[in-house]
Amino acid sequence: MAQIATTKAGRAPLTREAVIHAAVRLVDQDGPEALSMRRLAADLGIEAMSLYYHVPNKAALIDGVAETVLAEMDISRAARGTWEERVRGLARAFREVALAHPRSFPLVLTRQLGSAVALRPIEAALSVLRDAGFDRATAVHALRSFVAFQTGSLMREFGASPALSGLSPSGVAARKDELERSQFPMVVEAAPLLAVCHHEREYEFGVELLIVALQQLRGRKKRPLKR
Amino acid sequence: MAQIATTKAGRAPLTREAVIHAAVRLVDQDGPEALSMRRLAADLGIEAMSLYYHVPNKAALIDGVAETVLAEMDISRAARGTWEERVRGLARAFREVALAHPRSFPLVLTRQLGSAVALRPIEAALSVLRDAGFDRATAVHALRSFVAFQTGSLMREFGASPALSGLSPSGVAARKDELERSQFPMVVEAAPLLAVCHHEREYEFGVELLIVALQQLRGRKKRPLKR
DNA sequence: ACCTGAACACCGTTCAAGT
DNA sequence: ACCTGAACACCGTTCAAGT
Repeated sequence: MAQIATTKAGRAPLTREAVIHAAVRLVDQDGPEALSMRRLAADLGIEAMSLYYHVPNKAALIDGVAETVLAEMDISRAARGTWEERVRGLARAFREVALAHPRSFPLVLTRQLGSAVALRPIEAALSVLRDAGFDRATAVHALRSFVAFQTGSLMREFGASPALSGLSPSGVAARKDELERSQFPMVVEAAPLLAVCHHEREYEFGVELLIVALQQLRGRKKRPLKR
Repeated sequence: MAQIATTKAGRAPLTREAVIHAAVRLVDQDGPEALSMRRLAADLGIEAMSLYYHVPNKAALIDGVAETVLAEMDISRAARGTWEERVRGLARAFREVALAHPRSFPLVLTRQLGSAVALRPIEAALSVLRDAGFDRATAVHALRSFVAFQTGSLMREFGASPALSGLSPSGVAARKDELERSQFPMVVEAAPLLAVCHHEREYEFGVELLIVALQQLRGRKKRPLKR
């Protein structure tokens, strides 16, 4: 009878996709620092060296994880509505992938992805901005500003967190003693606000800031941003 | 004759500061991936285990590197001028530290720093925004948007580069074959622009966007950002 | 075609011990 | 007070070899 080829061990032979999906599961569960060739191989019931048959090295494996996660982004949310609504839709779609993969998402943010899966959201964003009436160059600059803002925001929220921000409650409110505080009156004044970070609200605040700025840009039509 | 105490090896005993400075030099020269306890010890002419007398573990060492680099930021550039000029001054001061330490700066961007050295630029930024007339909450939100944008921008420029952007010349212009391109007409149209990224200009473009948005916010005085 | 064993050159960290 | 040797439990990767 016709049957899928099996290995001596009695399981279907591995594919690149199966390897990468196992890696996504591993990182989603235990974080990026837990991803090692040896641990991943153990999860798959093979030896570490066998992975090199399916993947050239660890870097390529990580790129595969990042691409698999990013591929889940729901681009369709940028399809309808005013250009402002479409921009918000894209921004939220990006953050929702992050929420679905909080442990893996830092890999999306720190890898330079060149494949089609990375081009898809770029295509969507450029469509929105061009439809809004921005010229090619402005659309690209605006896109890069959005990407930078989103990258920084989601890094703060999900991973390798950026400096100068998201000071945890223990960070400012509790940990600093009074003497040190007196050196930073503004920080002391804002301490209760700095101590908590409502990530979704901060994200949406920033997105609205950028949208307001683009509305201004559009108003001034041909005139460039003042230096 | 009075003399500084020396070790059997004939050098002055190490301090935490000397260890961290050596680490900064190491990372500035060979990048963060080259920083290992064993390599750093070798640079210092001691054994790896001796480092643990001065520093509790590698994470603390890296935090020390990040803080040392960030401490170089020239806050004084936010002291004079209109609030817009002061915001630009701070943004440039931050990027200039990055330019001075291109290999080390990703560590500043990916570590959560809680010490006074991290509070100094926050204090400066809050001063500018409060002087500009923003209330406490708005100042904190605006600061977080700026930090997110700067983090993402400088990650793209100097390190672990974010997805969806900075597609290198080889990334879009050259590497994609024609067939794949036709799936992404906007990307094809903008390919020459996507292929190059003038980091300083992109950074300043984004800073101006955020400033324009804040000017709008100030104009609408008491009215909140529309959702 | 797919997988493995042995080996190489690394890691961070602990701990008891040296001076 | 400051440093070390030996050891433990890991890494990624190569390469010749197995089925």
